[in-house]
Amino acid sequence: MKLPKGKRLTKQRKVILEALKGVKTHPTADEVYDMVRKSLPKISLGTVYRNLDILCEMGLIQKLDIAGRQKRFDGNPKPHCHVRCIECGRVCDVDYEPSIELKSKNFSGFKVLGYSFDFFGICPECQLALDGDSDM
Amino acid sequence: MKLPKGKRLTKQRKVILEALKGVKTHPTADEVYDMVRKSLPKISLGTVYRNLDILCEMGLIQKLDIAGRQKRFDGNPKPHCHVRCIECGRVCDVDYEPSIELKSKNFSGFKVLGYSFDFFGICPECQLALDGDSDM
DNA sequence: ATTTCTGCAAACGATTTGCAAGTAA
DNA sequence: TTACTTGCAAATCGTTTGCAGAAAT
Repeated sequence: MKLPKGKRLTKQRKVILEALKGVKTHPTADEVYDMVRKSLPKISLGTVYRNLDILCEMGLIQKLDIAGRQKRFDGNPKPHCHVRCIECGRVCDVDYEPSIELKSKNFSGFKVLGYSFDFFGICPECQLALDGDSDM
Repeated sequence: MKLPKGKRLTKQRKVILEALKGVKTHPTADEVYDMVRKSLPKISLGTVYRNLDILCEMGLIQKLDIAGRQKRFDGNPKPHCHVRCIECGRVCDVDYEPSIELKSKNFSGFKVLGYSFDFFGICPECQLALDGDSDM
């Protein structure tokens, strides 16, 4: 792994990156904290936040700009679409590639750098839970 | 204006709605607070937050699920695309209608209810400011 | 009259930060 | 050996909430 100048490869940083790469979910910072505490019980939540930001700057992971109070992190830094459960907040990858035709659109003078296209709905688990509720 | 049962039309609620309808920007709660304090100097920020949520429930406005620390509010409740400036956070409407073909896509078992499609980039003002910086 | 609503202030949850001690390079 | 990092705790930021008085129905 090549590091930017002045950045060090600490045990904490390595464990956080491996935890995120080893999972297909899109955990929040405190979920990452719980994951890495198994191997680094003394790590602090502040360190997790700091390293998640640094790994984003390094382009190894991404912070998702998706609804919900807590930010979520994705071990895959390549832009792609997600679905978010409006009940539990769970985020999953989606096999969908939007076809964007930007010609002759009014962008109010903005220099457009990219886009985010995300779906929302109810995840399988919450569908079951909601169905169960309506039976009672 | 028809109100849901148990909801009252207070002066504060009316002024907040008119402020948001009368503007093409997408202000944050505290920007709305500043706007309405001109006519209601004693209004509290808590009241602004409460009424913005209620106006959302009533379907008269919408809360934008767009990046940035603060939520933004839109006097137009109809779903539509936005551009967001990554420098200053400003949000503008975009004349763009995505063509979504959802057939045979993998949504991980989610019941999909909708989507949000937003662009990001640099607004005209921040382009000028950044150009100015690079000249110095 | 009865409920909803308001202003105020305190509480809250997520994230950031200052600092002294620890550690990678 | 020196600059970056850590753990800890306090601070900050945006938003929510409890409550007693005020206002809409």
